[in-house]
Amino acid sequence: MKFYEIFKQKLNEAGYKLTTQRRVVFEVIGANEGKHFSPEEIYDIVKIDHPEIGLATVYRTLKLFEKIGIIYRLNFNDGCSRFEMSHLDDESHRHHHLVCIECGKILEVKIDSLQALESFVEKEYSFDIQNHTLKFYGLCSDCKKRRNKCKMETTES
Amino acid sequence: MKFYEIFKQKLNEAGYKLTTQRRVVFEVIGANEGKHFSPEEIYDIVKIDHPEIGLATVYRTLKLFEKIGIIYRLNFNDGCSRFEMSHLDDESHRHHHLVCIECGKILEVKIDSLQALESFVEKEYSFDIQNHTLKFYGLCSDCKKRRNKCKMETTES
DNA sequence: TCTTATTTGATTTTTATTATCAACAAGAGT
DNA sequence: ACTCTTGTTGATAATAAAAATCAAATAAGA
Ligand SMILES: [Zn+2]
Ligand SMILES: [Zn+2]
Ligand SMILES: [Zn+2]
Ligand SMILES: [Zn+2]
Repeated sequence: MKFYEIFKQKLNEAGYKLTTQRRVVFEVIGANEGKHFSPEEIYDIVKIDHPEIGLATVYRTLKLFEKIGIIYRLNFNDGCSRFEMSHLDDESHRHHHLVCIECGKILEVKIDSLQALESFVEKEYSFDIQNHTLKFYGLCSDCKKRRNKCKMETTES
Repeated sequence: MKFYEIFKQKLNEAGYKLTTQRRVVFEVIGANEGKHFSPEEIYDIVKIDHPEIGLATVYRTLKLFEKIGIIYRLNFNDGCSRFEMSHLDDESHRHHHLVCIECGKILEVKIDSLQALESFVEKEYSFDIQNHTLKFYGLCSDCKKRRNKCKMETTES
């Protein structure tokens, strides 16, 4: 897997050692594309094969990975940070998130067409944009259906 | 001021009483348009004229205001929530934020042209969008200048 | 292998936020 | 204006995510 080589290189470039703990955390995040795990959730998975690894190490490792650009820290206002792999080989495919305000489900939007807006902002505010986050809040298709069903049940009589 | 009337109405509609504490917190946020205060910062300002008001009340009030749509909760990954008034009379003027990754300064972007993108997402993902947040991370003009100056000083010899 | 600076696990500490609960006060009705 | 009722508050304790501490362990270069 190419990701792993890039990971090792990034660690090395930044002057950090490749430890078992760091490899394991990397693998857990890498094997769960599309998920948005909290430190505790990552810890629970790590523990299965490596019960000797401590929670503090997971927190430390996530912070380090974020610093050297291996993962992104996400915030969905649920009381903890959540993480996902950054696309190590192709930064241009950054995706965004749909957050359902009813069931909390998080969907990923695989487009990123903010070029025009970014250009405008860079000129207008003299601000050098290096990254962005975009979240849409609303109702997922399931919750939309459920709401309609409830509405029908109340009106039918 | 019209905002205050809308505030009272929203409280009433949701079945909450208008207390001195709620009025004072509302006034502090309303008098600081463009700022993004943390609960502690709001508490410090509230204390000046109303030392009897407690921190727990400030937290409770902010949570309540968020629930009934009077304020927005913002997250800049600095360890606490930050708040700003929602535009009570005109929701269409939602703004976004430029976060400087060097000095931490936060600028506001007074445009919101995501209509095309929103329409696409709504259709493609069958997701009913009700709100969104957009943040740009990068270098503000000051930090850009400072970096260039440093670069010049190192190269001149 | 040896050396050394880095990293780790266990634990404690910090700090933002929430829960608790008796005292209090807003607002409706009289 | 006077109750009465129920929502609200202040002080404090409790909770929980994240960071700090530090002796012991270990990766990686010589
Ligand atoms: Zn949903
Ligand atoms: Zn994602
Ligand atoms: Zn700056
Ligand atoms: Zn703002």
